[in-house]
Amino acid sequence: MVTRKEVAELANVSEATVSRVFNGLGPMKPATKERVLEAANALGYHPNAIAQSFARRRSGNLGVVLPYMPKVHLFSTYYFSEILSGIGEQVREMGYDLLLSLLTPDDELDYGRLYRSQKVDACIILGSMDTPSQRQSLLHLQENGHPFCLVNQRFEGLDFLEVDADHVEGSYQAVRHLIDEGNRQIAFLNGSPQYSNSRDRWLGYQRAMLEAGLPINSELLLEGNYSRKSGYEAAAKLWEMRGRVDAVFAANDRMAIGVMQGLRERGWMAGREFAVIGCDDSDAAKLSDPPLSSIAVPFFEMGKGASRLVLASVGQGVSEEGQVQLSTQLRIRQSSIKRQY
Amino acid sequence: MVTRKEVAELANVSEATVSRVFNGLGPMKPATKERVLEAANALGYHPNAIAQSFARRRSGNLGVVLPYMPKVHLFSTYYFSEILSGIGEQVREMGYDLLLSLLTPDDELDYGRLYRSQKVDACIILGSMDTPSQRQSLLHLQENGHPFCLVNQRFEGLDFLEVDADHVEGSYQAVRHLIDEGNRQIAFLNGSPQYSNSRDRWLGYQRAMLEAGLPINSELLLEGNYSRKSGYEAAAKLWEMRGRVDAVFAANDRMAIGVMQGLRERGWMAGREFAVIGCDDSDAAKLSDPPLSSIAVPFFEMGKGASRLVLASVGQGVSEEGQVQLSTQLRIRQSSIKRQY
DNA sequence: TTGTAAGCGTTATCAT
DNA sequence: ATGATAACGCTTACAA
Repeated sequence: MVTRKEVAELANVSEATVSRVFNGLGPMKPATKERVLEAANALGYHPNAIAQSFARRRSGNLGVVLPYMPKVHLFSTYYFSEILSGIGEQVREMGYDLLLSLLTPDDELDYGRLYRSQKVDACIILGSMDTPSQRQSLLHLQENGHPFCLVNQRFEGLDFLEVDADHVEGSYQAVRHLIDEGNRQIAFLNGSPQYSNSRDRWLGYQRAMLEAGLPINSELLLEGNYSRKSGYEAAAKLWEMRGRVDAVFAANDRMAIGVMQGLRERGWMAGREFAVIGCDDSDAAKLSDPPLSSIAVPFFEMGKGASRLVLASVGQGVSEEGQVQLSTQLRIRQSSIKRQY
Repeated sequence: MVTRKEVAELANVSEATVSRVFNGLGPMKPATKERVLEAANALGYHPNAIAQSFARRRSGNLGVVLPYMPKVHLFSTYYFSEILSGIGEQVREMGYDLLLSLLTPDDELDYGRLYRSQKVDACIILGSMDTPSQRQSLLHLQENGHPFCLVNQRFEGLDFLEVDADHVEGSYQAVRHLIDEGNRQIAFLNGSPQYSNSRDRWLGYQRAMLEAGLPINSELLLEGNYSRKSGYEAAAKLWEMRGRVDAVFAANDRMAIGVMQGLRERGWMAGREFAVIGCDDSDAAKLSDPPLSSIAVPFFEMGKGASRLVLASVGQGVSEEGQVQLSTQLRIRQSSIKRQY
């Protein structure tokens, strides 16, 4: 390995000068700089990032914490994929590297490992839920001065860095759209209320229904776990209620597709006997038959924003507001438009 | 930050002894160990990973290099997602961390950055193509002693670490299945021949056709870029050839779904007027309508295998054969079974 | 069984 | 504008 020392010797300068050249510091005679650069080039010198981290007491790594999800190959979901891509783009612009951390059930409580080992300067935490134990863990991080940012999750009453989407408005628009299309009995297949976005969607649903003078019927409220299977199972319940339900709003696309598949097996087709709209506007929405209407959530941008935010808090880049909310968008396709066939 | 020094003082031992305790080295009086552990605990000591890397001259990081793909949000594909999950699982078992590197067009040539900066001990390179310039880059890495492993790509004539799937056999089985179902004129929508798996599939296709005494008709060979759109476009060509084609084998699921969508718009339904089979057995295969027959490729296991292989080459774990090939599996669903409706 | 001390390749501070 | 040098927190001979 070529070290600074060798470069210094070849260039006939001190090691400190070599450092200054590579860090662009201090005033410097152009000729000296030139000599150093030439020497470095001749020797094939590249600064050792580990040594730099060691001396700077900064790793230059941004941690990305991914939740433990049993039986799910984590990255296989549009959600995480998009966010991760966004993080990647931002991070590289800021000269940081990405350190991935896949949680196991054991270290659920122990978000701190990466920080304590100093492998990361800050983290982005994905897929966190609002449970007492997670609140506790995050509070600990905050108390210990470990900077982090949450994506797509808010913790009411706590002051964390958060990048979220406007799920209330998105949900409102989805339900509003279904109502505009002439539906009155609108089922809502939501996710766990431990996700703030589920609670937000529920608010949006209520707002749209009430605004249209429609009743909130608790029979029409179902809960799934974001899997296609849970949507498929919900279809069975919806089928039981046929005659008392004419549309479904699902909290993600996979469940919406599961619903469509389940009802199709019983002869009901989305866009004909009933209307369906999902959330995320994932690839699957375009792949499904009929194409699925959906609420587009800017996951990619959310990943970028979270990176910017949390790195700013560590002194990189310009600082911003601690809580960010991006807007969603309604994408109408065939599944929510009832046509005559 | 609590350092080893403080622990040593509190435990009344030398710093070296503290290190030995934490690295489980050398013989040691249990009482001493006990005292050190207690002191560490009392102070909340955790070894500094950066300092360890620095002293060991090993980062403890495995780099994952992802290709540059314009206009594609990289992780949004089943392919990369699965492999990455597999890598993650293996890496954590071996106490390594994962450093992600998203290539830009500029550093296409410069695979070496991560190594030179010493941020990683080895890399897994995903999505590489067999072009002269990439061969060159990889050869350079090898010459410079930078360990790496390729996934799902072979470079004939070169001796790299590679974990691949048996695409010849997978393709053979797919086409064989189509033939068994009574199809004779089988179109093949392949990917770029710069991917070894495309060449492999082509071999499997030929083998199945020849074995069944069927002609290889070059008109039936199409090339796409793995996007749904390219499948959709291929559908137009296939439609032109109607009467001279009764089945399609596509090199991935997304293209297969694009084909189904394109032909459905013209009134042809997969599993009725024609048969379709894809590759990857991604989620989309189950989400599509009709469900898509596909060749399952063990991407997750391939990621695990590549991690094991390349870390072994760096002296972690037990070493293995340099070239690994895992088997694929035929998954028959409705799209390839023509039924009477 | 434990201590001593020489690295490791930088950064950053203080001189000059 | 440049050089000397003390950290930085650990690993790892070597000594005792």
